[in-house]
Amino acid sequence: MDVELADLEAVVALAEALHFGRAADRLHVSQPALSKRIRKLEGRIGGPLLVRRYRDVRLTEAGRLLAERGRHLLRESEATVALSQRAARGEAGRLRIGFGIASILGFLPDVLLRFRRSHPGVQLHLRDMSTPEQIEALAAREVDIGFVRLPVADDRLVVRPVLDERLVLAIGSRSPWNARIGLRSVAAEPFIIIARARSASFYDHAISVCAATGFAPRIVQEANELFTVLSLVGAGLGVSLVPRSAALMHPPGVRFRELTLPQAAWDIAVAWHRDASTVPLVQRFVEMVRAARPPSVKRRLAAAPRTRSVGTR
Amino acid sequence: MDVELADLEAVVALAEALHFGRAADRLHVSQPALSKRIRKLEGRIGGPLLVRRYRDVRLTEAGRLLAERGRHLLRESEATVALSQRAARGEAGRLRIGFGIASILGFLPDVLLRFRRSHPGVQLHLRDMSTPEQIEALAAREVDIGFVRLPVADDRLVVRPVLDERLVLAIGSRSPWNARIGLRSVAAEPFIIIARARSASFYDHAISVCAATGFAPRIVQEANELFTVLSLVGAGLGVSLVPRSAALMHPPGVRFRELTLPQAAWDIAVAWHRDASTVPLVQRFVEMVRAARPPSVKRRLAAAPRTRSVGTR
DNA sequence: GAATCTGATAACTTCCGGTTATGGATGTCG
DNA sequence: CGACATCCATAACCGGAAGTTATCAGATTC
Repeated sequence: MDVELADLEAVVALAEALHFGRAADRLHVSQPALSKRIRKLEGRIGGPLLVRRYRDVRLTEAGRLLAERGRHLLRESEATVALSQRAARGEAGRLRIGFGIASILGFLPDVLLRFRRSHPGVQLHLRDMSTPEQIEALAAREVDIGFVRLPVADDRLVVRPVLDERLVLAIGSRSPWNARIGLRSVAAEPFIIIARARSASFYDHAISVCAATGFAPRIVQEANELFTVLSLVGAGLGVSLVPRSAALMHPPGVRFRELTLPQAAWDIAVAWHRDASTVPLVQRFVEMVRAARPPSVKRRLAAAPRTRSVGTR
Repeated sequence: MDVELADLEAVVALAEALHFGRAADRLHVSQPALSKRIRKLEGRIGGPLLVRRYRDVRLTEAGRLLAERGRHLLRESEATVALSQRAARGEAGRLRIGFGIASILGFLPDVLLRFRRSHPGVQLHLRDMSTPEQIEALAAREVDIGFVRLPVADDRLVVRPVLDERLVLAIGSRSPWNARIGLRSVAAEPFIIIARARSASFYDHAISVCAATGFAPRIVQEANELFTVLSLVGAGLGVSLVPRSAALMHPPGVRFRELTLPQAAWDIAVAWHRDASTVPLVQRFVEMVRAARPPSVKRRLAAAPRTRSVGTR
């Protein structure tokens, strides 16, 4: 039907001026140009948009409706273009972020908060996914950024380590405690663990760390949230293996103990699609993640109040 | 900024095909034309809308947003044009109708119902106004159609009589009743009347009819609705003067009596602005009013069940 | 390296939408 | 009542935006 925004602008200007000469001025065209445009538009609409009489131009119903809704359409289209322009500058748009159980506890919330502040026009979509799921989703461009567990070998992706996460032992503070206590010494204790359905890779990793130490844990309880696991440990129901940054939650009645075992490593990296390296939003987000890379978690733990003294009783 | 609907169409087509050649086909233009259009548009947006690689065209965030909201805008604009076209054919739009207390009772509801059925796209705006208010509003084009009391002398308007309404006497059925009873014989009765605030012209008219008969009514009660007036009459609280078509409501316990007095006339006409004679909606509505002009109210009353026998006790 | 796919570029053309000049209908005013 | 003013329509003309066809160039496949 070939009605263009310029036509709507013409009708709107005319609806406001009700005068071809003045409306034409406002549109920065000559009066005959406006007349011709309107006449052509009237042909497409199939009837007059205005009745012209000497010193008395007024809208018909067709013209009134076109002007009324045209005004709205013009505003909308202008806003759309502006939005697209902001997106081109990396100030608007959508950023889909995958993350796993370990990254959520650490610095991610902080980074998200700061990114949202500095990019208020950007929608952040967060999806809780395992590392293999993230790799697939990144490759398929279903997410833009991932927080994956190393090692990752996929040459479609760019991967940059950001956090030296590890598994640590969590023990209730009523348990016997001394500097020498290790994973082997709690082999016989009841074991609490995150549910496998919640994070298969974490679950399997914890089991394999036990296996490397030479025992199979006696699992008495699974929980869907890390916070629940820690509460159960704090209540003295058993021991657990958790990501080191869980200590940042300062769960009452829980002590943490580093594992020397190399298998306890759980290094986190930020990853994105190779082709997305020039996408402004991805660049900006990754910059922010790497700039915000926290001081080593070990140091942060040392600076935190000692959890040991915060018993439940 | 000069982004046109054709540009949005191009982006939308490209977003769906993700292939310049096929998208160009869909738009019925050659591939270079589409490429040029997009390149130009990218200049206005200030960044790429698509990344082109061999056999792999995909949208950027700017492009995705433009296509997504563009789709919506295109639908809207198409609907707007369609609406305007229907308005040009008299199938859509707005019709503002003024009416007074007398016309609302008669055939107006019926006409409105039928008009709404035959013109489902037309919004009817009804405004309750006195005849002088209607004349002003019609002249100022604040309403499109009026139902006014004759005579009207205003050469800006076209006026066509549609209804020979009159005032009739309403008496409670318990009152003494015989064929000879007239307005003069109830001069001493308590008088109920529509509130002057509700319809000054009707009130004044009723008073002047009494004056012409040679008495001033002893008003004991005013009411804002005709229905209330009739209920009070039916309950035996007094007599009243009402428009003849009020009898069509068949209020219980009320009898009606024609007045021979010429001053009791209250002729209703449909009126519109002289310049609006060619407006499709006005034409159609007036046609329908005049075609639907009811058989004389007198005859309709005769056909109705006798109200006399429907007493309250 | 030949063939194919696909978007970009170049050269040319068409015609839409602009311009200026003027006409003609309808008021106003001396 | 005739001269003048207002204001939209029409006519004639013009330039450039956007289309066309032909061709190029990079990527990939075999």
